[in-house]
Amino acid sequence: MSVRVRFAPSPTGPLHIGGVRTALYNYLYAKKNNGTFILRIEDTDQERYVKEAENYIVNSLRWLGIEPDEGPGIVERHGPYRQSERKELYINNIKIILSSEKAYMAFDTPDELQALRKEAELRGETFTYNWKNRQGLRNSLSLSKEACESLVKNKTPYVVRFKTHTSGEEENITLQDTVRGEITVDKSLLDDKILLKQDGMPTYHFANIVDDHLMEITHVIRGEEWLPSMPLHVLLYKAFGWVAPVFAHVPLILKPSGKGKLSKRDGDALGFPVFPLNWGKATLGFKEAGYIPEALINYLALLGWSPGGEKELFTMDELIRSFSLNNITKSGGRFDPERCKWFNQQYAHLLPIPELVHLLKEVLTTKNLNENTVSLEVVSGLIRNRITLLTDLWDEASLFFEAPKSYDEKAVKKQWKEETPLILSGVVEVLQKSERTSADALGKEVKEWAENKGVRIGALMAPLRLALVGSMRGPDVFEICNAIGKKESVARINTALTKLKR
RNA sequence: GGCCCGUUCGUCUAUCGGCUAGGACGCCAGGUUUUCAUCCUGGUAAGAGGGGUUCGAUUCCCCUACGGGCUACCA
Repeated sequence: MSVRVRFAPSPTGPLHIGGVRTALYNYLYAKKNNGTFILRIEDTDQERYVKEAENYIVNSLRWLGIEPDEGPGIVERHGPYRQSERKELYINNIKIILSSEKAYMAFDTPDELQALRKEAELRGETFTYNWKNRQGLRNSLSLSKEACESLVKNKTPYVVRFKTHTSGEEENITLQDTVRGEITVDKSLLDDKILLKQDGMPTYHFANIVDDHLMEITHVIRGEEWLPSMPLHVLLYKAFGWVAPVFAHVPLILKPSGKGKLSKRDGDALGFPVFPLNWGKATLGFKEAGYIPEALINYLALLGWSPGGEKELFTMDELIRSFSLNNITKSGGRFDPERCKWFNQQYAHLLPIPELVHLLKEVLTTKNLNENTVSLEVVSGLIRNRITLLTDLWDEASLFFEAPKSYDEKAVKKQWKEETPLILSGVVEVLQKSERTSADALGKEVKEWAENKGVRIGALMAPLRLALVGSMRGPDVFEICNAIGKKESVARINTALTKLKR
């Protein structure tokens, strides 16, 4: 049987980084096994539904290179892929499970249940709707058949609940999880979960198992937050006589520091993104923050999974090749923005020059600086190893396109000496006469001149950089001279000479 | 509170009974770059605690502590 996995987010907002990783693991597992990766939209909650969320999810996955093989508007072999469009399927199956008496109708109102919960709480207990008390509540088990029928006829709202446990049955059930091994749970402690809500929509649990079955899902790879509902799901499969898929619960992504799982607030507070793409104006995405999708994927893959060995950098293909459910970590991992950035830096340094040229062109357009004679290829080559985030591009490249607007005061104080103007004037002369077209040759020429004149090279380099860049940073000075051209170099030095008179 | 899951350097992780506990991020030091960054070299730093089992436990079992998740007509 071929592997079929699914990523099933709820469109309630932007896709969280934890969701991204779950999607990634599903994708990797599918590709590794020549299987199918399915996107299913779990929109059964009308209250929390957010219209733009589905699009956001699709766009995010596309940006990251996690393309579904099946999904809404993609390939719809087992469609529809939105749960809101599958109502009929759920109703049919509700009828089946109701007639098999493994589920029942319950007429208790939310208010009534709320009151019972409060009451229990006062006694220091927890109210659980289950085998112990369902005979005393208002449902098709406790009420007579006639009473039930008349309630239904009168359009009394009801929910359908699952008969999780019945006295006399074996209490312990053991579950198999690929990540965690065997888990034993006392099912008499569980509650009779609602399968169908008053509004006629299924709950997550019910829709989930019906869809996974109908879509022939073989492996359920999902977040650890679902581990507690695994017994319910397994019991539901059993109630229908369906074969349950293999389960793998992956650990959660935790805050960089402090308690709990990673949230949007952590990103805001510490200044890093938590979502792939911008969400509205207020929420920064990894893309817009200058991250490279392959880098994010690489980082995320290794947060909660490890192929062993000492390799850190993996392409998607390499991840696919080495992926296995068996070496997913058991414990939750903290999101480490520094490490994430490091991955991005590694990928940035590997960017092909034409791609950098392209990015550079885009920035130049926004700055209205398209008209210039500087070679973008040369600039790209010079700044590539200086970039961590793509947003650093302009910080590194601007000096090639814009003359310094100001000069680093501290550096001027330290480097701009009395003899500096004389030295730089000499350099200007050398530059003007020079026929050299390589940075190396130019550098050699200037240095030779300095030596002949008895000028210390140390007294030359720093002021020259200051004059050209405005601060003590950036690529090799002669590379800069060469890239911006003779004319511009001379102009910048002369500007500095007039502005920095002392 | 109840139920479930987890616990190796500050962080992400390797180890599947033999360990001088390996790698990566970070941090520190040195080198290259007459700048800054990159890069290179080195250093720092760990199996929660207590009981077992065993010739030997980071590895297996139990208890405790701590962390996480769930406990909705949300997913």
